[in-house]
Amino acid sequence: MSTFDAISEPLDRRVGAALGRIGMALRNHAWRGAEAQRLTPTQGDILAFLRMRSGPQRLADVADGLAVSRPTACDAVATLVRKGLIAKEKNDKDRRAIALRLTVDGVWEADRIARWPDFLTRAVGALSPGDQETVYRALLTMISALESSGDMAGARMCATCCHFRPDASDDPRAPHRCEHFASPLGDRHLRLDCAEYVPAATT
Amino acid sequence: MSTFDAISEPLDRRVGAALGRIGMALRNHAWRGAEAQRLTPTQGDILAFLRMRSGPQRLADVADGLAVSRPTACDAVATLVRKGLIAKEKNDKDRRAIALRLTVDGVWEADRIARWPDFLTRAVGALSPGDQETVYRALLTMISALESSGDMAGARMCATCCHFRPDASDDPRAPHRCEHFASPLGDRHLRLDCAEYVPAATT
DNA sequence: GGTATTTGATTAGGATTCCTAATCAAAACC
DNA sequence: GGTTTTGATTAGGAATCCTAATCAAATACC
Repeated sequence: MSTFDAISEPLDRRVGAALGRIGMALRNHAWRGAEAQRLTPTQGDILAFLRMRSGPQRLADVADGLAVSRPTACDAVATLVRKGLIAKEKNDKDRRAIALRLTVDGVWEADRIARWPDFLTRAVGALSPGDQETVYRALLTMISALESSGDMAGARMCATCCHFRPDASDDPRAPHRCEHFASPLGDRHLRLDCAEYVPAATT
Repeated sequence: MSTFDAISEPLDRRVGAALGRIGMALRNHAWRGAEAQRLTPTQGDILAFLRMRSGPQRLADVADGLAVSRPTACDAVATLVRKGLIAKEKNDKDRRAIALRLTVDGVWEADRIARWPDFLTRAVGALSPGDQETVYRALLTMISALESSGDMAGARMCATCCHFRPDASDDPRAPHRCEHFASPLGDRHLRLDCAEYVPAATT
């Protein structure tokens, strides 16, 4: 027992503060790179989002995925269309809706900026592999909690996917199982945003 | 060994993505609360920053602490002055500089918004105490790495404080020591932004 | 001392981000 | 058919963010 147990802020609060600090660095870094990248943070996020999803997306999907309002997404999309990185198609079953798709240039740009936040990857590299795994699992747990509390939307995680079978494998290093890939998987393989995601029935 | 070891993105990258996702939720949450709080995210950050530091701060300190440009800090500060939450005093030794200080109302507001991001604290609460400690230590390590790589500034962490003596205590639960508080402390007590911070000589 | 450079803060200018509220058209409902 | 809901956009405005230029005070230099 140390003096600090009495005078410290609660640990959960300090973890939150540390996360906030890293978020600040991320947002700022994105702005600093905006000129070099010719893409502002939100625009980059949209490209990354479309790159991750396989098929064309509606505007509402993008807005929800980035957790911004529809109008905000709308004009960032308009800018990207003007830059020729996104195409707006109108061929859904619903003629009100639009279908957003990356152009060839857009795919190229999305892949380029995916390599951009290496500064953070390097910082993560300062952790031991074991810590990385613990942190990863913890972050997924937190994201899951944020999703159930309604503070985050659009994650396509194993935890809520119909293909996922927790603890269905004998391999101690990969105790779960994904039916889609027909393979065992471990905590370190759990996905945050899987292209093959299909939501499980929410009984 | 699972199929996923071959097809997964590297773990460090995915940790980065997960952190980005949480940062996104944080920024967004701050905007959502802006109307109710009467404070935009940057304004709230400035109040929190001034609350944390003991004495009056210059504009450049604020800008660096928030990792934004001087002009950005300048007009957010101007807005806060207009709202009566900050006072601009001019009594430094340097008459070019300003001394920013919270007003009584500002202190009250700062304390109020400090309780605001409870949604994140709750998500952290979904982790076991042991995981919280591991995550906390890992985040501090990452922030330290970001600081040495020049991607973040202004942290006042134990690691670089002249009062800090790593592994100088016999208590296994609190193996380090802080000379300022004359007390042993453990990893879970390490501070991200300590009011008593004094940078160690950087020999 | 007197000029020249540096430094702290601000202003100027402009693009982007972000919100809510109001619109408009297509779809769905009754 | 008529009403309501829904997807996207427009309108309007405040805040965030940048770089470049400006101004005044402090410092450096001769």
